[in-house]
Amino acid sequence: MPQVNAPRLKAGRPPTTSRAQILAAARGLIDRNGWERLTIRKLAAEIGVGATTLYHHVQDKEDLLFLLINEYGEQVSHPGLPEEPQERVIAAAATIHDALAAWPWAAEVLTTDGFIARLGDSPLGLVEAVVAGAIDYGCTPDHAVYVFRSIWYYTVGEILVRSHTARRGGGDGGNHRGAFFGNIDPEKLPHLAALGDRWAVLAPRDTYVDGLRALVDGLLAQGVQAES
Amino acid sequence: MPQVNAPRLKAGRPPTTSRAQILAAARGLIDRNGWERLTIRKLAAEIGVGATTLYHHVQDKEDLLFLLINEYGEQVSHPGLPEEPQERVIAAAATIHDALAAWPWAAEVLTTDGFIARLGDSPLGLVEAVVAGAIDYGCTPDHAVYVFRSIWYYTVGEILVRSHTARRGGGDGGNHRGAFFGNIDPEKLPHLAALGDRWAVLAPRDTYVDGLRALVDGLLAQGVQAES
DNA sequence: GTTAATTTCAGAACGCGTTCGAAAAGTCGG
DNA sequence: CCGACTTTTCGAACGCGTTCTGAAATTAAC
Repeated sequence: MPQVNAPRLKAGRPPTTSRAQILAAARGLIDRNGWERLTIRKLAAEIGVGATTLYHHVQDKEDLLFLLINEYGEQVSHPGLPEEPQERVIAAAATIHDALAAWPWAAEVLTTDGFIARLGDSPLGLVEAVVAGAIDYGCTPDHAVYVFRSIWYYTVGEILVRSHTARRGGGDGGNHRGAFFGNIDPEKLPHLAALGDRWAVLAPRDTYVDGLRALVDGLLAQGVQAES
Repeated sequence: MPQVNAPRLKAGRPPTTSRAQILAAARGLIDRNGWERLTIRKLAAEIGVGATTLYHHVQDKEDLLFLLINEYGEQVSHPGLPEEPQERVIAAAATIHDALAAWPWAAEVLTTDGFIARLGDSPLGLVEAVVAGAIDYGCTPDHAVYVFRSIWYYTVGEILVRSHTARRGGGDGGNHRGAFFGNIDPEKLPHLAALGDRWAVLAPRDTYVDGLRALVDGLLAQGVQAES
């Protein structure tokens, strides 16, 4: 249980390592090698301490990753969002999308256990904007949860497909399993086979926003309809 | 590279283990202990062979899990789906939802790398139905991908939130991080704080279907609009 | 100045997924 | 019957995240 800003009440062995130092080193390693290759042991070696030392400054590896994500989230600027509720939802979601697209590994981490509960105030500010927009539009609180959840997974899914494609495409160039729908029998599943090429296509941002708009339109309309 | 149905051309040491045997034992362990506690070593011990033996019948652990999912997917019955495109999309998605709800760990596995590409023909049949419905409705192929992707993540997200809540609620009863939005400052993020209770609520199936219908309505309309 | 309390550090070890290399156990051509 | 050949099995080992235990280094109390 590391104290973040404890004013040093009693005493103890003076620390040679700080959480900020760990996070900085982790950021460096991730930028250099990718986040899949970040290991606790290598991170400790990079700083020059034993591996177990890190566990006095960070709860576990997942905690470390979420600290990094929150740091990043604080740098994401929220420009003035539109007043009109529906447009505010769309703008906030698109901002989340752009932030995740710029740092795709954050999206991969965020799909794991407990994902959103670990985000701090700053990243959650955009989530707040989405929910607030839905409620201002007239949705019930219950439905606002669905609005956000649907938007969230739509957005994260977009990023995941994109980064997965980039990795598989750049790595081994497609293994024998075939990328996505590569090995589908066109006679059994004609539509999916026809979609094989398009599935992993890197969608331009505009396409994402178009889909998002459709999604928001439908969800918000359903929300107020349920109220009346 | 294990041969699934090789008619025994040459020769070799006769196998004491079969892939079916491994899958059956894995199913038993998962049913008993949950899929998080399934390890290769314990699985091998259950069968009575060395751990490395399994790697001659299965590519790796993820492969094993996908084999199980495909086995399960083959048991999911597709009742006659409606002819009308929009209703067909909704019915197919709801069938996917129900199957995943009955076996939530499949949803957790499916969110990992490469998820859908590893599904076999039978589970993909429902995906085919979703895409076919969208195309019959008049969507462009490009848009049909978005229709499915959005539905997919909406559905999987639903299941994930549900199973995560069940696990955290049943396990340690909520740790100091707070379940989901428990520790949010109501002054900074009022709407999210108000949603704290509702977030992790187990949504009844009807609520899911309502949200799904809204989503499909919006997405399909957007798809044909883009065409004209 | 000595002792107790407290905090940080790190070596050893555990179980995990996975790989390597060698041994075992069959079939086949001669 | 006998050496190639092939396939399966398995012990040893690697790196991983993480925990345990104890040593090191400081301040507080007497």
